[in-house]
Amino acid sequence: MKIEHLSKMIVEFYEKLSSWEDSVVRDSGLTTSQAHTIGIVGHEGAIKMKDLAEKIGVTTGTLTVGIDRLEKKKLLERKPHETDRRSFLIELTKKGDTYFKQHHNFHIKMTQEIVSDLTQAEQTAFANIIEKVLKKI
Amino acid sequence: MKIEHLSKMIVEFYEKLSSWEDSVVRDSGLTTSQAHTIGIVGHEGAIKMKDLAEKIGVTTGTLTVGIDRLEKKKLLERKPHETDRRSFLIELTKKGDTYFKQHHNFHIKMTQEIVSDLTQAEQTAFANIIEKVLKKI
DNA sequence: TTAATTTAGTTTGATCGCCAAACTACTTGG
DNA sequence: CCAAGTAGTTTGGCGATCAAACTAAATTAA
Repeated sequence: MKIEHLSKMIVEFYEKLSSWEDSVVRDSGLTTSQAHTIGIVGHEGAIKMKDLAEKIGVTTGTLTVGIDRLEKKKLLERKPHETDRRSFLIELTKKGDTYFKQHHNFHIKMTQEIVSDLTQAEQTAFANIIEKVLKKI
Repeated sequence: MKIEHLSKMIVEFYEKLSSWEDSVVRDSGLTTSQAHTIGIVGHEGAIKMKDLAEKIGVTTGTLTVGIDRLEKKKLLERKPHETDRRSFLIELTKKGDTYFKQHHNFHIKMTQEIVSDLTQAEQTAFANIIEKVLKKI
């Protein structure tokens, strides 16, 4: 197995997914950053600003303005933290949850598209290999 | 094969690559957008603004300012087009080419890391499956 | 050939994403 | 109770991006 070839495949695959995701997100009226935030909150459920910023990989300053915008769009909201008055819990609104579910559906559709030419055996092998890779990295 | 599971694997794999690439690029002192531009010019060789903008997926207006910045950093340069005086060819400088080669090396290293726990047979299967997928999408 | 149209690239004004650093309000540990 | 630490906000600055208006050059049509 030539590593160069495998590298090329992975990079091309990555770039294809990237432009796919980008165009779908843009069409939905959000930025990729906003969709990413919705995605994390959707997966995690109620989450503190601090933890969310860490998950996304931005500073809390950056997150503050990002959450401001998403709140203005009624996609999520700040809820006061029960025991720590400095803190907020970020939660999806109904609208945000709908967006999240739609985007999840898109991923399923995309996956179906991706594997549609693979045999059942290849699909299983693909999943198993990626799973193994993910454990490593 | 449950498509949900495969979708989850692909998404997680994508996100892992994404944050990996991002952190490496940031450490190098460029933005991801700049690194992407360098990558394309490195692969394509001399290329017109118009075509480059299309490849990247931005407007020519966006590209103009992006190329201004990369030119200021001495990573690439505008060369006059031989036959069309409206047009420019964008080319990497020596410094830009060095960056490009380093980044290519990073991809190789990353790939080695990714597949390091896979058997030879799995590595080959992985490459073949992605190749098949890429032909489809 | 001249005039009209199209094309390549630039400029401008606006919004968003991002960081670092200063700041406010609250919590915690001594 | 007070000093130190923590959660989140604000601000100033830069980069990415778009749409739309603009310039200069090439192409097409008359």
